[in-house]
Amino acid sequence: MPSPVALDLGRAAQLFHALSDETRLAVLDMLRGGEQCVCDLQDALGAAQSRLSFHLRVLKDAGLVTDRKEGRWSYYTLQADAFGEAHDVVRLLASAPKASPRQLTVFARCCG
Amino acid sequence: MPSPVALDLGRAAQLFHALSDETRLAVLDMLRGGEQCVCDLQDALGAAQSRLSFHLRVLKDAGLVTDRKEGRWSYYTLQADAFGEAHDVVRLLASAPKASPRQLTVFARCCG
DNA sequence: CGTACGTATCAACATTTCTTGTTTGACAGG
DNA sequence: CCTGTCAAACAAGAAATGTTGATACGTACG
Repeated sequence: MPSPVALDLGRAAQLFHALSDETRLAVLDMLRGGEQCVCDLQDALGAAQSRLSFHLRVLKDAGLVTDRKEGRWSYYTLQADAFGEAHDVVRLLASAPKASPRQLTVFARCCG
Repeated sequence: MPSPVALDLGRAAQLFHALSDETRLAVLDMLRGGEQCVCDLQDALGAAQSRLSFHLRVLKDAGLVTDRKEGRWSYYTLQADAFGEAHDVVRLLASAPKASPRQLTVFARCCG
């Protein structure tokens, strides 16, 4: 049984937050093609340097990418593990009920 | 080939944004147990009515839940389709490169 | 060395998102 | 009817997030 039984809300929120911005998603999409340096991303996305840097940091903090320095360039790469986590969370939420909570809602009074 | 080839950034951002908040994740987690009325969620999560209502709307706008009225109660349910979408996006991003973009980065000059 | 480049970081501002309290509308029961 | 309850919507403020321009730091190259 690979996927976690319980949900780490904080971690999940961090992951999804990192994924919740169009610029960042565009970056990730570009990185699918393999490692890229910041300047290429900058060109391709038409984003100001400082803006891109900001978003790259969010992605890195969430563990969705890693960076590597070479000379004066930084290269960023997708980090598959984090996508695995995100994947698991989505599947967990979508999946079968946990401990049956109240199946009796149909005729029961709703509250209190 | 089931999953989409291209990425709708706007839609993906909306989905992940809805998933990026602990309160909303907690709500979704509760709904795994089946349909729940707002008042039960309120009790269980200790969230003020108006706050919960706000988050439920975000989830609904993103298509992650649907609601149903019965008498004066509202019941919310998970909407599996949206989780499928989220799942696909994650898998797409994590998956094999799209059209090979520049495999030649290793010895090529980085930019320009 | 000194200068130019690539990138991260900072500070200030703009924008968005979240919270709290209040109001409103619909329905149910006395 | 009148009153109470459930829940959405609104309004105002608080907090977080994103943007922009400036600065700083390391590295390459003349």
